[in-house]
Amino acid sequence: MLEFAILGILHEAPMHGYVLRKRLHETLGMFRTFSYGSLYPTLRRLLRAGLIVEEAVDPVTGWNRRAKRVYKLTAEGKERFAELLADAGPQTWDDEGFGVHLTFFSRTPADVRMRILEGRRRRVEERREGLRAALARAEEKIDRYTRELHQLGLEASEREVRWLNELIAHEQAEQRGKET
Amino acid sequence: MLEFAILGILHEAPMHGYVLRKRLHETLGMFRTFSYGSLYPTLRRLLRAGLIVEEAVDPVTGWNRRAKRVYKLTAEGKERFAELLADAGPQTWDDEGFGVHLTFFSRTPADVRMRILEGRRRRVEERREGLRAALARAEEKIDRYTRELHQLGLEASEREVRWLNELIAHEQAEQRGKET
DNA sequence: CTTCGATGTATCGAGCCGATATACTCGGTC
DNA sequence: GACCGAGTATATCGGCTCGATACATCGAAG
Repeated sequence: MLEFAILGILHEAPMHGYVLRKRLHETLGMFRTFSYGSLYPTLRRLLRAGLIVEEAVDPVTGWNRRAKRVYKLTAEGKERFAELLADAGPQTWDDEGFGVHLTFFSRTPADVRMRILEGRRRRVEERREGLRAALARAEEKIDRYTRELHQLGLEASEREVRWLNELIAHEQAEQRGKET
Repeated sequence: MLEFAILGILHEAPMHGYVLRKRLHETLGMFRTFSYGSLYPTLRRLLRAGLIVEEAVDPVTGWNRRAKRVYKLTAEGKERFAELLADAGPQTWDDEGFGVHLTFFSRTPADVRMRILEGRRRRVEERREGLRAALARAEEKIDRYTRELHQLGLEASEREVRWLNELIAHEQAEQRGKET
């Protein structure tokens, strides 16, 4: 997840970890936030894997022990990002994963976009059915608060399914447009 | 989170880890699920802390190395649960935490309920404003898909704020009813 | 009589978080 | 010219959680 996001953002330009985190926050902040406690370890993992390199490390001035590093995408990194873009696995169907992947949707191949949207729809439909079942099953027994929350969740699921249907229809129309 | 949920469920009856996980899933499944990979380590932590005890460990039959354990709440465990119930910190405002806490709302003191609902409202309002700002800021620049998702999220936030307002009003009415 | 699904306990590696520590730089202010 | 707060920047630590995996029993269906 974080690896995918880092690789995606670094396509813009090489940057400091700090700036990267800010861009991450600006771009994905509404779906997901990442802390430094995961960012820096992940950057080192990507370095080891050769997906990014350190460029223009500022010399250590005085007795400052921490050099300022600029991270830059490598060819392997771009390749890896393309692979991740083409992946429509289950991690792209949950709330956060879907949000993050959707952020890079304009760079995602049309067929993968479709598989992600359909996977997400299946996921949300399952949740919707689960909530319907829970509401039908209980009626009397369960807590008033829980029932209210289930009701709210059910409406949200129904709306999202409608939203997804529209998006999917739109994608299909676009596909047909290109074919002719 | 898991500690809170375990303690809450174990109020029903002592049970096996396996059964506990099932009850957890039935009760909270719509907001949050927990894997065995977190359940068993957490149970051992609670054992060490004296919040639960092993009761009626089935004898190891044959060359079965794994005994069946029944976990039971202790007085300290009940106390701890009461403490957690009375906590209205930020972890009760996010999606999952709110869902879990709401599950035990009928056992939560009225003033704590109110603080949780208000905290949650503040949280959702912040998200709503963030989404509004994002939609206003961009309009042209940002990705079509992101904009659509922001729009969906904005509507969901608005609905949830309304939902919370109704719940809060209801709680207040109930309070006034009891006072007189 | 075997296989399959449910019951049941458990570990491992890895990702991620929140809190915390450490420094430098630049603008303003007293 | 000393001081301070906010922003820039890197980094670690302990702890929680997940998904995958492994092991083992038991009843029922075939």
